[in-house]
Amino acid sequence: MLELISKLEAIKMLRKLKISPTVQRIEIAQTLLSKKQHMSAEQVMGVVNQEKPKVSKATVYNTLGLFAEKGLIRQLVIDPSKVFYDSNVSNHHHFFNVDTGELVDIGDEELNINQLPNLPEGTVAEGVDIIIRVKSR
Amino acid sequence: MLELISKLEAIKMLRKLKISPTVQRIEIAQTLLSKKQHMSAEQVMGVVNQEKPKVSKATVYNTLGLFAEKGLIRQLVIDPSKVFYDSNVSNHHHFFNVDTGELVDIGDEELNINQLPNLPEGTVAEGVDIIIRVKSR
DNA sequence: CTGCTTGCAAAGGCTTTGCAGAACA
DNA sequence: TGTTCTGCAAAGCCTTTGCAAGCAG
Repeated sequence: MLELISKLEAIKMLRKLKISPTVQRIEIAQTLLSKKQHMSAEQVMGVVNQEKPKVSKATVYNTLGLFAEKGLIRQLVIDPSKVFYDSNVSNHHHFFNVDTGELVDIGDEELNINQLPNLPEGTVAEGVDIIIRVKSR
Repeated sequence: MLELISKLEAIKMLRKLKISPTVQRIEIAQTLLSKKQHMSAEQVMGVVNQEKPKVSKATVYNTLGLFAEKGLIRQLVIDPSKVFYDSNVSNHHHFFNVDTGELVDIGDEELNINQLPNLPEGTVAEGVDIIIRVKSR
């Protein structure tokens, strides 16, 4: 069984980002933020409502979108229909196994873009997404 | 007006990858491969059928998928609903301006991952996708 | 000829939205 | 009591598919 963070911890994290902590948001936060992991909206849906219906599909989508927008989680786009939400928002990148669909973190020490290329005129960096696609040997 | 590659050049490129050169595929190849560029399926659709209907939507999608699969072009996934096809298949990465939706190449000399991190056990690298999100200042 | 390709429209998967009721401050 | 959220179902968007007709080799 997964060790969840407490309700109070979840509430604290939400408040810190000025997200009002409703029952549903707390549920989702507890599920997703309990450890560093990547989950799809569908997976969140499944886990949250495992025992009994707690959060509707619309709310799961809207909440994940809200969390990502507020910077509580990070959205990872692997493929048009493979979107994951990463509870680890620190600077890191990913391996994606195209055969298994597995998503694995690349350690910050292992791959770190410390010198960005020259950005296009009149722009500032917002984020660097690196996905290394691998396949099973 | 865009300078297109000739029909014969297009056919040669298709044959090289064992893609049988039908009228529609030649149209799309001429449109997309005439220069290094990024186009969405919708854009390809628009350009190809600018004057008169030449290729159906289904065929545009299927053909782009085929080309990508054969390695004639490269699929770039920016966002769940922002897929582009890149006529430049050489090793390079991209800036994506989240404000303008603009996609710009990063020169190979500017950003080159020459040392991959240690791959997960039992996997081999398939591709490295780097997208640096920027916003207008 | 025989299989591959196309186009149309319908189906699909995932996500967002409109809106009424519920919860919150 | 006014505002914010939720849930449901419907709508939306992009893409794929089924199938009959049309081509390529």
